[in-house]
Amino acid sequence: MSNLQDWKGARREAARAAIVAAAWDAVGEVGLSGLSIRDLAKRAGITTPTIYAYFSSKNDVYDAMFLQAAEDFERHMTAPASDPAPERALVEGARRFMEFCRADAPRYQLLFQRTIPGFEPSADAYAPAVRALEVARNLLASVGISDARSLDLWTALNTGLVDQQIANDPDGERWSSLLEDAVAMFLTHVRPRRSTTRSRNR
Amino acid sequence: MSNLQDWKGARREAARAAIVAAAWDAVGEVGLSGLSIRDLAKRAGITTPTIYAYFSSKNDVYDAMFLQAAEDFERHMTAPASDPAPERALVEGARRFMEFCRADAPRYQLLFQRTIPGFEPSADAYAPAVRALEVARNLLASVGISDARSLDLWTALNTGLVDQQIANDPDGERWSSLLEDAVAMFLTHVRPRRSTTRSRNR
DNA sequence: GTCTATAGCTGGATAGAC
DNA sequence: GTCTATCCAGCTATAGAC
Repeated sequence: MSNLQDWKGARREAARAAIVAAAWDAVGEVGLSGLSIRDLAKRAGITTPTIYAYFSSKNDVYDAMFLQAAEDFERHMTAPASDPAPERALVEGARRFMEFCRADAPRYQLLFQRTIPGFEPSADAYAPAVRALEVARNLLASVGISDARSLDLWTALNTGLVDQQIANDPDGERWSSLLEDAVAMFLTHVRPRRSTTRSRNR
Repeated sequence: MSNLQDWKGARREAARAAIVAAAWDAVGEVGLSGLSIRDLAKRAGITTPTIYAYFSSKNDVYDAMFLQAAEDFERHMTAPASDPAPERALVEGARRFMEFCRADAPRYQLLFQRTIPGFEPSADAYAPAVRALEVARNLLASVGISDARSLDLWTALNTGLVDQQIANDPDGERWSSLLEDAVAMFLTHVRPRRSTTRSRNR
């Protein structure tokens, strides 16, 4: 019996995933806030009421998109670093963030800019994004930075570079090429000096 | 005759301004992309067709809002600095940018985030914003920074702080309190060392 | 210029047959 | 679960009287 329920649940999840995939197609063309249920149904090859068999509302569709985006984000950011040296891993983390955001502008808008009136992601959908921020915290800790202000400065620096890149030079490298330089600037500023006494920052 | 035309033109501009003012009221409540001509007319105390006596389309209303916002931005950023010391003026410029953006979230969204599908500001509306960027360029030049990469890093740092502040702590000071620190970080990193020979950077 | 009235459409969401 | 058919609200924009 459990098998049957699993099977039905999997079918349902597959159908939901197909609709969400069509939704990403749609927002890629008409913009994030231009998503409409009718158009979505057409793209998914079904009819309007069928959408409501899988989602309770349009915002529920947005929420499923948010969840998927947040899971992708977590996966993207938690992949093992290619270089074990902490400083290089930090640069790689910043670059990964840039690349993830640039790869899909509507996804970036949904995840990081709050721009759809009336939509707030559910706690479940939000959770993976929170876990991904933990990655940044750990990366910074590995280079000796653990205070909250420095973490905030780090996120500001990263989102600023991404924001300018996407808004003003979506197909170039004008800001992404500054990334290495920006990380160096950040590290020089916030990293505790190599202390003479071993007990510092303990 | 010219007097009559001026008078009529002024009347027309006043009527347009009143509609734009009502539009700012509206977007403050329903969100930038939630603006509707009907609601706007109601708020302005007129009827729908009258809107079209002053604006050719909904995007034309957005364009007038953009122009006004860009003019306000230019005024806000070009006001004389309270402290003539270049470093202090730079910090003040950054703080002005933060305060201007925080003061009105929909205005920030319209001016700096491109989030309304199908709307692009006209060149006329955009011009004041470009002139305001010149202020940043001049401020940086006054502390000896004139390369394009540093200017880009400066804008990224500023927008990043603002973005995080608005998105994640709209009523607090979590990122705006980092501003002074961030400027110090930036200056240490990009400012040419005080050279022993006077001819450097000449 | 401003109104009433409405065209013409598209939106989210649902009823009920199958 | 999926469909046809549809409700009803909202939208942008316009026609035409005054």
